Amino acid sequence: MVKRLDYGFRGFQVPPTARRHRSTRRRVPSKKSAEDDQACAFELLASLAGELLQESENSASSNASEASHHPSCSHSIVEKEREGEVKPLMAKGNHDGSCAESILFTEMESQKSNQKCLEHAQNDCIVQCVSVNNNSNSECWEKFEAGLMSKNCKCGNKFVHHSNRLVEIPEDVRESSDANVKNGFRREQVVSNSGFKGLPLGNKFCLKDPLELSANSPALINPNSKVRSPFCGDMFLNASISRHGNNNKLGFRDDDENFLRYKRVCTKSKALRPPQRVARRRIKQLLTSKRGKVAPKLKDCEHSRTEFADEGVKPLYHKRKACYYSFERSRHGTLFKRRKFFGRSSVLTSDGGFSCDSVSNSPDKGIDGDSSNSSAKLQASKDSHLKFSIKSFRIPELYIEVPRTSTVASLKRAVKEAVMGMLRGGMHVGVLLQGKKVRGNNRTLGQTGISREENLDKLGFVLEPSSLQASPAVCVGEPSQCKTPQPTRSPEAHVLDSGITDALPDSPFLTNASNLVESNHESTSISTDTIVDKITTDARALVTVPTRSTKALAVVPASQKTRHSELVQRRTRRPFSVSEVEGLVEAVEELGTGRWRDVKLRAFVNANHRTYVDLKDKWKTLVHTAKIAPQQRRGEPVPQELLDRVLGAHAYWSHHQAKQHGMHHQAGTMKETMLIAANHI
DNA sequence: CTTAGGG
DNA sequence: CCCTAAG
Repeated sequence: MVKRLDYGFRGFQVPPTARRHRSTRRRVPSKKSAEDDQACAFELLASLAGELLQESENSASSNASEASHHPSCSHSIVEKEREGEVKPLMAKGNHDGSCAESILFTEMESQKSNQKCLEHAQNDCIVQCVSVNNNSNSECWEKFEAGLMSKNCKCGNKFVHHSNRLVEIPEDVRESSDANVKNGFRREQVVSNSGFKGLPLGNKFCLKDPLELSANSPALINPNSKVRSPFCGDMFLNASISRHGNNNKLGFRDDDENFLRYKRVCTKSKALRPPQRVARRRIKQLLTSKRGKVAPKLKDCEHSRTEFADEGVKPLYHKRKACYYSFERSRHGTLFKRRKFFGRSSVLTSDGGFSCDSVSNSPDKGIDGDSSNSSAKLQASKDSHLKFSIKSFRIPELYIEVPRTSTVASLKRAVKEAVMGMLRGGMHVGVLLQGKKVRGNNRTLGQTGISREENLDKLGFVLEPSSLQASPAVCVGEPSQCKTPQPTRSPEAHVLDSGITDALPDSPFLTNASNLVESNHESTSISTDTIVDKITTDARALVTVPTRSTKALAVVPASQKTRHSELVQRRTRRPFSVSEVEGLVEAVEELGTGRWRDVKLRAFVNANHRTYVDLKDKWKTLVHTAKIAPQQRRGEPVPQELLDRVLGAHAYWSHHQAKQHGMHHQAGTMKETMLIAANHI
């Protein structure tokens, strides 16, 4: 059920915002000049990323010399700018709140304040953030624009932009060798819809599987990040995800200060172009349309998410009266489907809702006895990161009712269904500190006290069903005992299904807590740390299911007799009885094989569990059955006589499709024809 | 929603 | 039975 989530928001088509004129952009009033610098640095970096993409494209077509001279790069960049195709994003004025920016911004916070220049190194995708004396940002920028930077920049921190990752490269790692590839990069044309894997930016570098990278890196979860939510997601997000250390590094780095190495790739494959374009566009979009405040808050991200989520959302589809809904495959590749359950177990939450007090996170070491629902352990590392180890969540209380005669399997299923149903309903994650709920999603962990040493062991997370109506009721026993479920969905469910839910600003999943979890999730991939690994495992499950399922959750009031929860299980199999077959055959003989709805109406009006699709399918199998040797048939044997009729009707209607229209009500037509045919024989 | 087909 | 593209 829980599949890996791919945060590949293909719908990220954020309309780019018009950039301010550079002159305007330049004077971005900022409270802190330092921040300004950072912002600038960030933007430079970002813009470079875009430039690089563009540049690489150019290089591809023009055998630009890749060697020792940077000029080519700078030049191209400059040119681009001139053409207006690509403009430096640098002075993009106020950061009005884009996730991307915020992320980077944050990332850059501790960066050396003097990163003044960004260098586009040769033809590899490396951007160097150089610390140059006392140049001001503007100066640097100007240099940059003038294409003069490259040479002046002493190597500082390099940022390799690959796909959606920005990797920091240590100063001492200037050039790469193939040998370095194994250390984290590999050339690849990325892709995957997964945000994690990287957007199809097609740049030249690609971080290896995050897991590989994390081999030596204790993944640190940075709870401070407000922009970690995958929903904000895109390249920058990923970059931040991989952040380690002091919260001011952009990219991956292992603990030992052994930065990831990179491989320089000069070859520009044409094949990479399209992705590059995409990448560029995304970069631009992110940078231009997602401006946020300097210190964007979660909300911003949420909104951003909204924008993103819009696209690609397909209208829901109601299946016939019946009983199940199908959900489109999510962009994440995870398919969630719901069906009406005709099962036999009944699951209800105690009060029609779910208790909210029950989640627990188990700390990798014990928990404090204080918070009953806290088994989360938080530990502060030397740096500013906080690690959250959430081993498990206790699900809210559920009531499951099954007949004594139920099998163990059915009980298991009932439990599973209850749980799944609950999850599908969507979950809110609450953060508890000493048993008390932490309010204020936009507050930092520091502000809430969560990061305080003395509170590290008093932290807990709770899962709260997002909907009171979410309690699923599973009816165990004969379907007839259960009211026929109504295929109706609440508006909410609909929204959820559409996938827009994720984007809802108020979505419970967008709480800080949620993000924390997400963070864990993301961190997972870059960590091999056992603890973290576990965390992630749990976190992932929690995040994944709820997130996706949010959409899937049909809000089903347990107390309402008319509704049943939809389960993920397939409908229970209900072999057609001979009499049903007979009725079907008869109806088909009369109506033909293209009017299943009519067939149902005629012969299965009261059989709510038989949809016209079922009838159609049954007919299909009947035809098949009739054609095969009796020994090969399985299940309850169907009288040969019926099978013969099936064959006859099948043959007849196969040749009279054209006539079906006008013969609908001419009962006997087929029979007569068959009779005639029979007589001939 | 229905059909028609493939899975 | 499920899932879906088409209509």
